[in-house]
Amino acid sequence: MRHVDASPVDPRGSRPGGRSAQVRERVLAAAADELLEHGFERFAVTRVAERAEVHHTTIYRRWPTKSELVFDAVVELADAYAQPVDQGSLRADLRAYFIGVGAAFGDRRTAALIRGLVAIRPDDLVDARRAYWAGRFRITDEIFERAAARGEVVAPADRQRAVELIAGPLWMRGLVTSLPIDEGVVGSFVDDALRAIGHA
Amino acid sequence: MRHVDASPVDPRGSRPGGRSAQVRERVLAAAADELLEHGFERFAVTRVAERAEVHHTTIYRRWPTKSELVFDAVVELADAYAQPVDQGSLRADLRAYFIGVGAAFGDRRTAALIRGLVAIRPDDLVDARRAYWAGRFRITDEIFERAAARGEVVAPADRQRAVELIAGPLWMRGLVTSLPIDEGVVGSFVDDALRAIGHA
Amino acid sequence: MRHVDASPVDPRGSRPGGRSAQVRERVLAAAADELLEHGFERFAVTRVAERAEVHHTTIYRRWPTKSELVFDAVVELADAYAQPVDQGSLRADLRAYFIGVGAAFGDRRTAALIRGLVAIRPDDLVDARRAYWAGRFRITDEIFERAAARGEVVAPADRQRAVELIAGPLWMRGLVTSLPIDEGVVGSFVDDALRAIGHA
Amino acid sequence: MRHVDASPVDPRGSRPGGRSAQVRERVLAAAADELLEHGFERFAVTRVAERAEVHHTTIYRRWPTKSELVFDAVVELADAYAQPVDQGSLRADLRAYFIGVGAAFGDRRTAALIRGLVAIRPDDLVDARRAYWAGRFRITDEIFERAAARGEVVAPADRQRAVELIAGPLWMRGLVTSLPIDEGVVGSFVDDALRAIGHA
DNA sequence: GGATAAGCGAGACGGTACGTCTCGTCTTTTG
DNA sequence: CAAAAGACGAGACGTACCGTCTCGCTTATCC
Repeated sequence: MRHVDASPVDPRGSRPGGRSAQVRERVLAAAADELLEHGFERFAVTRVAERAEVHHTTIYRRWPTKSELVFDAVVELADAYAQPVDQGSLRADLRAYFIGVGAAFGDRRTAALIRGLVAIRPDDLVDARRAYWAGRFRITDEIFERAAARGEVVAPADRQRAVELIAGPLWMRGLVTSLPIDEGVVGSFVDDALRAIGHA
Repeated sequence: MRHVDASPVDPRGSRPGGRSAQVRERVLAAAADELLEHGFERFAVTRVAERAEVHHTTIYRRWPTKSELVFDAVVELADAYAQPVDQGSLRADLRAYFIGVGAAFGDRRTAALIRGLVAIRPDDLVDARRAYWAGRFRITDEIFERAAARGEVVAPADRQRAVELIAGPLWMRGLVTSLPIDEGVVGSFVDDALRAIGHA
Repeated sequence: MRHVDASPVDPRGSRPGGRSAQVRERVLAAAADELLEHGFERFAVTRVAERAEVHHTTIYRRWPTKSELVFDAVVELADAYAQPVDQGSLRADLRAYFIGVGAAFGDRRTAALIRGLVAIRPDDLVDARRAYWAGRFRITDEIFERAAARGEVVAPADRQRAVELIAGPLWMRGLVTSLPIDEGVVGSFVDDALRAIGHA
Repeated sequence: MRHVDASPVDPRGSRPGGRSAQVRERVLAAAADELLEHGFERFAVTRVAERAEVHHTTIYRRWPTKSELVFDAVVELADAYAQPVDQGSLRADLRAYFIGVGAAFGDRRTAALIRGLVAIRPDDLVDARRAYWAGRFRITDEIFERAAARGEVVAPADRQRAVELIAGPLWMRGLVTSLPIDEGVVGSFVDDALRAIGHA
C-alpha cells in the first residue's frame, strides 16, 4: 500500500535504520507537519525539505510528484485513526469508530488534510486512493464481522447502506456545512442508520 | 446572495448587458471551465483570464482571492438546480429535489465546481458560505412547509436530520467514494431517512 | 518655457484663480512633493492625483506623459535656486551663485530630482531640456554682463570655459563621485577657473 | 572589482566558458543593449531576459535589484577604456587618457550605460560604487606617478584638483549639456587644469 | 582493499503562476 | 463642458515553488 514501494530508489538501503530509511522517515514526518500546518493547498516540497533537513532534490528522487509525497504522508497519518476496539455490540462498535472519525474533523489540521484529499483531481492517484478507501472500509467490515460472530447478522447490502448513512452526514458536516460533530450527533446518526436498516 | 454584491466594483456597470456584466459572466464561465479541467488545486487565475479573454488584473480587481472567484462560480451554477416542484407528497418532493442534486454530481463540470467549493479553506469566505448553505436549506424547508400544509407534519429537528441523512450519503458518493448516484439510490436514501425519523 | 502652453486644454480656464488654474497649481505642487519624496524614478502619477485631490484622468488630460508633468514640476522647483544677487565683483558673484547650485546637491531630495533629469533619455523632451539649460546659462550670462559693466571684461569663449570649469566639477561631485560640496570647494573651483582663463 | 564576486552564485560555474559564465555574459550584454534602447528609466528586466534568452527569474537570482544589474554592466564596459599608455609627458598622458574617456561618451551604447550609472540612487550599492571610482582614480594616479618618476612632480592635492577640473567638464558635457566632446576640447581642458594648478 | 555504483548535498536553471503597482485610455455621470 | 468617477487592457514587477539537471563527495558493497 505504500506508494514508495514502486520507487526505483533504495534496493538495499531501506533496511530499517539504514541511511535511506532514515531519509524516508524524516521526510514523511516533515511532510505530515507541513500538511498539518499549511494544508494541502499551500503544501510546499521546498519547505518539507527544509524541515527534514534534506536536500529537495533528494525528495524528488523518491517522490516524483507532490501528490505522491502527500499521499504517502496522509496514509501515515490515517492509520492513527484506524484502531477499532471491541465494545461488545455492533452499535457500540460503530459509535466508537465513528466518534474517532468525527474527532479527526475536529482537529483543524487533520480536517485541512482531508479537505485536500477531496480536492485532488479524481483522475490523480486513482489507484492509491482506491487502495486508501478500501483500507478504510475494511475497518467497518471488521466491525460487522465481529458483530456477526456475536450473532448480530447484517446483510452485506445493509452494511454498505448503514455505513453510508452514518459516514455521509459526518463527512458532510466536516467538509461542507461545518456543523458541529460531537459524540451525541454521531450516536444519533448511528441509531438512525441502524433503524433505517431495520436493526433492532 | 451573490458574493460580489459586497465588491467595490460595478456601481452602474452591472446593469444586465453592461460591459462589467459581460466581464463578470465571461470570467465566471471561464472559471468553471478551468476548475473542470485542472481541478481546484491547479486552478490558475492566469488561465481563467486567457479563457475569458480578459486581462488578469481585471480579475484581481473584482475577486481579490482565488476562493472568492471559485465561490462565485459555484453559486452561479447552484441556482440551476434549485427548482423544487410540487409532486404531491413529501416523499415525492424530496426524491425529485435530491435527484436533481445527484444529477449535479453527474455533470463533470458541476462536480468539479462542487469539489472546488469544498476545497476552499474553512476560514475563507465564512459569511458567504453560510449564506450559500442557508439558501440551499431554505429550499428543503419549503418542501417541508408544503408537506405540513398537506398534513404531513415533521418536527424541525427531524427535518434537519432527514436532510442530512439524504444529502450526506449523496455528497459522500459524489465527493469521496465516487460511487454511482442514480435515481434508485437517491430514492432509497430518501426512504431510509424517512424511516429513520419515523415518518410513515 | 512652461511646457503646458502647448496643451490643448484650458483656453480660458487658465485665468488666474479660474478652476483650471487651481487644478494646475495643485497638481504641480503635488508633483513637486512627490518628486522630492520618491525621486524621479519612483514618481507615480497616481500618487500625485491623490496628493492633489484631483482625479488622475484630469492629470492625463493636461500632461499626456509623465515626463512632461515631471518636467514642468522641475522647472517650478529650479527657479528657487536662480536668484543671483550683485556681490560687487565677478569672483564674488560666481561664488555666490555656485554656492547656491552646490547647496541644491546638498538637499538630498533636490539631488534625487537632478539625478532623474539626467537619467531621462536624451531623445525625450529635447526642446524642453534645451530651454531649461538655456535658462540656466542665461543666469551666468547676466553675471558676466554685470561684471563687464563694472569693467571686468571676459570674452564670450572664456565665459563658457569658466562656467564649465566651475560647474563641471560641481556636477561631477554631485552626480558621480558623491564627494562633498561645501563653500570652500566651490570657492576653489571658482578661483581655478578664473586662473585658467587668465582673469586677474 | 566585479560586483558579482560577492554573489552567492557561481561556485564552479564561473569557470570561463561554463554555463553560468555564459549566462552572465549574455545577460550583461543584453542589459547594455536595453539601457541603450530604453534608457535607465524604462529599463525592463523582463526585456533583458528576453534579449539574453534567459529566464527572468534567473536574472533575479543573480542580480536582486535593477541597480546591481546595471552597475555590473557598466563595470564590464568600463575596463575597456582603462588602458593608459606612456606618452612621454604628463600633459600627453592626461590628454591620451581623457580622450579615451571622452570617446566613451561618443559611443551611444556606452553613454547610455554611464547615464544609467548616474541614475542609480546614491544609497544603492554604495560600496560597489566607491570601489569602482577608486579603481578609476587609480588610473590617473598611475599617470601622476609616472610623471613624478620623470621629474614632473605634482602634489597629491593638486592631482585631485586637476583630475576634477578635466573630468568634471567632460562628464558635464556628456551627461548634462550634450555639448560635443572632441580631442580639441579635451586638450583645452587639460591645459586649463594644468594652468590652474600652476603646472608649467 | 581498491574499483564501482548508488545515494546524497549542493546549487543553477527554465519555467509557471502569483498578486501588486502603475500606466494611460475609455465611457458614463455630475456640477 | 470640464471635472469626477471608475472599469479596463496592458505591462512590468519581484517572489514562491516546481521539477530537472549536472556536478562532486561519501559510503558500502563486490570483485
